[in-house]
Amino acid sequence: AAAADTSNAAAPRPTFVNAKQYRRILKRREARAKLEEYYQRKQAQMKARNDKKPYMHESRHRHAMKRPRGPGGRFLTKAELVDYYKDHPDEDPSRLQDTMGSSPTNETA
Amino acid sequence: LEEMWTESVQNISRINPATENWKIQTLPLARIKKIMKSEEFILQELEKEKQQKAAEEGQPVESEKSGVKFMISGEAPVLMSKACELLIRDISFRAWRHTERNRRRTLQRQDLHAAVGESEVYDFLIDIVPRVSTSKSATSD
Amino acid sequence: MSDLSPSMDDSKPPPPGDEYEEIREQDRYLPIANIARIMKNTLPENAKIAKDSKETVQECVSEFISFITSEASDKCLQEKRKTINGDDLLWAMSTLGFDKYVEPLKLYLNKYREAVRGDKPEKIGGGGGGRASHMDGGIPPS
DNA sequence: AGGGAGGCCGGTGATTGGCTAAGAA
DNA sequence: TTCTTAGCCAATCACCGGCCTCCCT
Repeated sequence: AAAADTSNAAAPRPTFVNAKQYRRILKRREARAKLEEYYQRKQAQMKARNDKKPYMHESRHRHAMKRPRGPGGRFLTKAELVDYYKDHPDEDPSRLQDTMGSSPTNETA
Repeated sequence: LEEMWTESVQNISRINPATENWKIQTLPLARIKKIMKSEEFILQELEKEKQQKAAEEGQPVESEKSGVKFMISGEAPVLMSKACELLIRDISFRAWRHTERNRRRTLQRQDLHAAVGESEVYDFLIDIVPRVSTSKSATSD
Repeated sequence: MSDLSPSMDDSKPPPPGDEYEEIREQDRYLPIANIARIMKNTLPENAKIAKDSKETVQECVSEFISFITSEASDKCLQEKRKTINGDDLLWAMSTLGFDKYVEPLKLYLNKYREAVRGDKPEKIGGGGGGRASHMDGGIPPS
């Protein structure tokens, strides 16, 4: 007795669902359709949902691309980074700027 | 499967309200609240459209409240967060049984489809996760 | 330094004059890392999870939230209340057939309420320290 | 008087890609 | 067997939670 029809025109055979959820499922369908319409209006075209960006944030993408990686493609561990910066001192963020009268004091041991 | 649920209940039972750290391992409450509020946004858009349609047909624009804003109590996202966790655990576990049945080690989309299809509790996902094949039976709950 | 920005970022949404309500794409779903973590903790140690499985669960969770909230908000509207509380959500879940969820969550809710009650600085008699007022970014009145 | 919206702020964990073993097919 | 793909690593920064005040009931 727990069955109700939610089929739209596309379904040749009716689909039966939980009777407790039937009405709410229909309401949610309406709501989602409305939301999608809203998104299309907001994003102009949205290229029919096909322009899936591989990432969400440009800055985080650049960050990931810039980070030093080991031979296995992994991000370097802290220890590995120490060695890496020995060979690439220009990329060391800790000595990013010494334009002014930088005193070449030995850093914290 | 039942073990998973009893384990979840036991984990909740073990909580001591005084000492429990309520911020650990919870989904971001702010994000949950945003999703809940987006429901309200839909409601407003729907009603706006309804009023427009009524106005175009020359109907007397009987004034329902324009601002149908509802509010979300502070405890609601917390409760919802736990509910989501239970949902994820239940669906994942059900799906994993299908993964094992097919002798795989990677849980993939079709397993979720099968899991959702096996219980009518998840009928509400019918548009998100298309119904598995053409079959009716199997309500194993 | 000539590299500057590699490309002009056209992802700035310039409002054409129309009022823009904001619901961003990323706000529709919970963070995928959190979803994946919960799945991982549920499954056996050696289990792997396909990427689109995570994304699917992510969508399911968002639909779940909206599904429950929709039912609860209808009830509140009907009863002419403006605030959805925990009991409304539990009622909605029960109505929609999530019977297995209700009892554990009732327990959870009660524990949470107890914790909040206990955490709050009790209002003991007397007291009365004025709180310093501090406006945000605004400039204090001259 | 209670409690939620909304805004600001500071701390922080989600986001993120190259390589390769794991495993789907 | 061949070929697809998920886990692995951790630093930045968008976002979350915890405050505040204001407002409605």
